[in-house]
This record gives sequence, C-alpha cells and structure tokens, in this order.
Amino acid sequence: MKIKVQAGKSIRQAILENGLDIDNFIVADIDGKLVDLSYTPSNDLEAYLLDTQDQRSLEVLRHSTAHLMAQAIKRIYGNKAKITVGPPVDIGFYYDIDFEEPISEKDLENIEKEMTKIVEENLTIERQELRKEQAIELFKKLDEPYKVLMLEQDIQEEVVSIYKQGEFIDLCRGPHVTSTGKIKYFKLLSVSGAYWKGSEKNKMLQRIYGTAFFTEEELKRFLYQREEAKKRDHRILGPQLELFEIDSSSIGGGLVIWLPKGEKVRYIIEEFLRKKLEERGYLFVRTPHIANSDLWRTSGHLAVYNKYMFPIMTTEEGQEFIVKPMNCPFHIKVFQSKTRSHKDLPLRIAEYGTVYRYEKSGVLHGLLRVRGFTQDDAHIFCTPDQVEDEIIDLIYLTKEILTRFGFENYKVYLSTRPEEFVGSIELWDLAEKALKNALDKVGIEYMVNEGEGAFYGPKIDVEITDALSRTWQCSTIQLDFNLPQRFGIYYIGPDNSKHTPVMIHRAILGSFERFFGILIEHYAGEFPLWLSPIQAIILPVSQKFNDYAQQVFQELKSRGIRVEIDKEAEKLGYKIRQAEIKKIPIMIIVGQKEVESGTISVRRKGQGDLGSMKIDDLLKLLTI
RNA sequence: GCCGGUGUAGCUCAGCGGCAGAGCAGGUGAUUUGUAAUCACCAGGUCAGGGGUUCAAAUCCCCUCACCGGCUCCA
Repeated sequence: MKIKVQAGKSIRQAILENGLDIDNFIVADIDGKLVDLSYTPSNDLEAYLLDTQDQRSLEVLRHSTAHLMAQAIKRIYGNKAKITVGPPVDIGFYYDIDFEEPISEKDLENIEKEMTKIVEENLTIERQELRKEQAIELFKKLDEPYKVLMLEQDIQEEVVSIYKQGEFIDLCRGPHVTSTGKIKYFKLLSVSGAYWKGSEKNKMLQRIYGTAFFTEEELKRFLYQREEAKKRDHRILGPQLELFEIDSSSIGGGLVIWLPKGEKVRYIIEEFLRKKLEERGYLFVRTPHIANSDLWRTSGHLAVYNKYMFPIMTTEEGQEFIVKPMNCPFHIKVFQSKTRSHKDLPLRIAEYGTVYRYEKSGVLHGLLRVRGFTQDDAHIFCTPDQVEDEIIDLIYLTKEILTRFGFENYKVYLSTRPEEFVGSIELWDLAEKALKNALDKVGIEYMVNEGEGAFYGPKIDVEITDALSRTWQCSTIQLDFNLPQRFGIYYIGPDNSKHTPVMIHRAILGSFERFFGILIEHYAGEFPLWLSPIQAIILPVSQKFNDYAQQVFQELKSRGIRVEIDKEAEKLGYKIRQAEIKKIPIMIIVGQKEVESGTISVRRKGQGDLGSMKIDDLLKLLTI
C-alpha cells in the first residue's frame, strides 16, 4: 500500500501517524528501491509499503536472519570465525564463514540457541552510511579481513552502508527488518563447503544454510515439505520399488543396474518414443560402444572433451580404443555410408546410444548424474534452409513427448554465438535467425543467453518443471557447424556440386537414466497406469480362491495387462498393504462373492474400493 | 577434485573400550483370512578396507575407499 512520507520524518513514523499496524510492514519501496522503515527522506515523497505477504519482504526477513546467525556465531566463536557474505536464496539464506576450527551440523543447535537469545534481546537494527575508507578502517579494527577485501576489491561505490545490531556490525546494502525481535520462526538446515567467491582456486569456507518465515505454520510446512521431498528421492524409491540399483563398491559409482521393473518402465518409454520418432521419419541405427582413437582425434573430442573421456585402451597389437562419450561421430559415419543427395535431406538418424563419461566422483548423484547412460540421441543432417522447419518440428515433438509425462511447464533458453566459435559469422547469423523464427512461429516464450552457445553452434535448451516445482534440463537442440567440416561430409546439391550439411544434435528426454530419475520423483514412485511396471495385482481373499484368481490372471494377461497374483496364505489386509507399498495402481480382490457372480472387486490405489464389476468393465476403465 | 558428515544383517537403525543387537524384509510351520501389518520358530555379520594404540577395539587414532549435504564442474 502507498503512504505519504513528509521530509524529515521516517517511514516508520508515517506508518504510526496513519494509525497502521507497524508489525504488518517490513520494508518500503521508493521508486523501485527497497529501503528500511527507519529511512527518513529529505523531501516529501510517496513510499510503497511491503507487507509480510510480499515475496521481497520474505527475502529481507531471511537476509536479516542471516545477519542474526552471523551475530550468534561471532558471539560463540569470536574472531575464530570470519564473516564473508550471507544472502537470501530460494530456500532461505546462507552465510559463508571462515572458521578456524571447522564446525559440524551438531553445532547448529547451539548457534540456534544463541540466535533465540538475540531475538529475545530485541536489538534495534540500525543503518549507517560511511565513506569507503572509513568502512575499511572499521572492518580492519573488527578483524574481518573478508569484508576489507570486498571493500578494497569489489565495491565501486564511495559511500557504503553498514548495519548495526547490538555489538554486531556487518557490511551490507540492506534493507533489513527493524529489530532482531522481528525474527521469530527460523531454522538452521545444513553445513557444507563453499569456495570464497565461488572459485575452486580460493579457500574453502563453511556455508551454513538456514531458513526463516513470518509464521510458524509456514516454517512447519516448509520443513514438512522437505521431509516429503526426501521421501520421494529417487535414490530411496529406486531400490525400494526394485527399479534400479547403483552398487558403487562392486560395480562402480555412476553405473546403473536397471532391475526388471525399472527396465519395464524404460522399455515402455523407449517404445513410445521410438514410435513417435519413426512417425516423423527418424531412422534408427545402432553403433559400437568403443572406437579407434583416431575417430576421436578427427572429431576433436580427444582434444576438447578429453577430461570427460575414460582413458585410452591399448591392445597388445598396439591399437588404441576409446569408450564413446558421444554418439555423433558414429552418426556422421552413417551419413557417410553412401553418397547423399539434397533429396535425401533432412536425414534424421536416431539411436538410443549408450555413452560413458568420466565424471569426478563428487559430482555423481543417483540417476541424475552418472558415468554411463543412454541418450535418446538423434542427429539431423539438413541444408541451412531446412533448419527452421526442422526446429519447428522438433519443438512440437518435444512438447508432445514431455506432455505425455505430465510436464506442462517449460522454460526455453536460446544460446547464441560465443566469443570463440567455428564457422562463418554469416552461417551463425542465419542459424540463429532460423532458431528464433522457429521459436516465434511456434509461439513459445524463451530467454536469450547471449554468447552462451557452444563453440560449434547455437542451441536451444528446455527446462521442465516437476511436481515439486523444481526445474530440470532434459531436452537440448544444438546446431553443429564443426563436425560436418571436420569429417568433410557433403551432399550433392541441385547444382550437382558438393555442399556441407548442417548437423543438429538433439535429445528430448536427455538420457533414460536422468529422465527416469526425474520421473520417479515427479510421480513420487506412483507411475501412471501406462508406465506402471505392474498395473494390477490379484488378491484372493484366501487360498481357496486361487484357482479363480488364476483364471482372472490369464484373462487379463491375454488382454495385455501387466498383472501379478498374490497367492500367499495371508489376510486380505496384509496383501493390500503389500500392494500399496509396491505402489501398484489397481488391486483386484476375489473371494466367495466374486466366484459366485463371476466378477472381480476393484480397489484403486489412493482411491480405495471401487466395488465389484465384470473384467470387461475394468478393461474399459483402464483404457480411459 | 574441495569442505564437513556418515559407513554395523538385504533395508532402517541401536550399541560408542569388555559375549554382535532390534524392527522390517527373507525362510519354515501353523492359520484360510473381505479392503493398509495373524502367530511361532529359523537363518542371516570380514561392524567398509588397511594399519596403529590397548590385556582387550564395532567403539580411540591414522590412511584408503564409498556414500550423503554442499561448493566447483556439467547440463
């Protein structure tokens, strides 16, 4: 809401004089700039007050909580802890601190206690402006070398602001809440490492993550959601639901075993995608997992991509082989397998190509970052004129595929020519224009990442948003002016002379491993019927009805339903529980009643008992 | 790769200088069951690996490996 502030009076005074509740407002916006409520303008103006509902207020609260934590840490550790930076982030805030003796998560409780004390002290948070030299002197005196470094090296302004709360002083732009008493609902979350200024070359500091909210309910909800997210972690659900396994000790980190049920899901996805691709004229191929090292010299990978490639294997005959990190050189070979005419273009070569990349052990993460994975890869060879239509087709295809998995929201990024590039500027301009035209014609919103393209061509990346509003990059469409040149591939144009085709690398799911990991979390392990490895399970009320259950089983099986049967000598409740835990979508219960009437009783996971029906009725239900 | 944490039965974890434990899962038997856990018994171990301290190490110390939270990287 808007409020008039007179010269010489603080916004806080203005709020009070207007009879408004000061507790509702956190900071004020003056011409787009956020200021403290203690701000006192030198001439009359209008300020826009931000209440606790405003996202920016929450950021301020969290920023203030970061300061609160830093103050608590300074009280406990004194100058054995040097403060650096502590901004708000989407989950809350962090503060990077250089501790003389490393702390661990056990210490967080103690820090939280001290924070609570400071909240109770209700210290006023005051802003003060000083000249840069004064600030440098101040932080030298306070023995905060990182603040001094920032002032000396990074901050351009001649006048800087500091914030004081009790004995604690921090260099900060602000704004902040008016006093430490305003911070009530907070929680410290984790301790981790973080490089000073984010560079590997610099010293590693300790980063403490925390969060804060205006109400206790919001904090509780946040913590609850974190717990829920943990439960749908694909690394927990995967082995639990017998989908996949990663045995780092006996097989190796980042190498995935697809268990029968996971493979079933993958197969369904593969076949679904294959059908869509073949409809659009893609030709599937299959290529080796290793190749002569010369292939990778020609492609340039050995020079440019070396650090992600497993080392060369040399045979006793002295031949060198390398495990493939990419499929593209092989698809070039497919293109080269005969002389191509312009009439053959666009040529769309697809492969579910398994590649291996050496990733540092610390970056491996379940199925999301692995060392061996299968891309839903394809390379489109076309003329420069055909690029636009191909991209349009690709965007529609990508949308169609992702929508099938319940991903409706996307962010699209177009990355353009970087400083170092191959190919002519004319070709780049033509290609970038083609990509833009394609995006515009489809009517998709996108952001341009200027200069972020690969050295070999511009690209379009698609980020999907999952059920927990997290974003993931899967699809990528990359133009390549480099490989066709390096391998000297050509097609015969209408003019009967040789031309170099444009190559488009593209993946829609990215890799089956990564996409599967995302899907597991997106669905929390409860796959929709069409993907579920087991669609239905038949539960005889007692073993007396096993024969009838077997008949139902045969019937459903012959109709193509993925069905199982639980013939154990257990109570129905137990069998239902087992089926629920396995997240099987349909439970079919058969007992005396069903045998007599020739029906089945259907229970849908998450919905409960649907009553009894004929098998045909269930089949109808399943096809909806 | 870097910082911190954690490695005990298939899984989740307790034990933290003095006999290797529980629950779930698994096996066997009994029970023949109506919409989220029937009972009993059995089996299951290089306490991640290696070295050291100690009369004695799952437990304390060191090294290695793996994983987890992040950072960097990748996309």
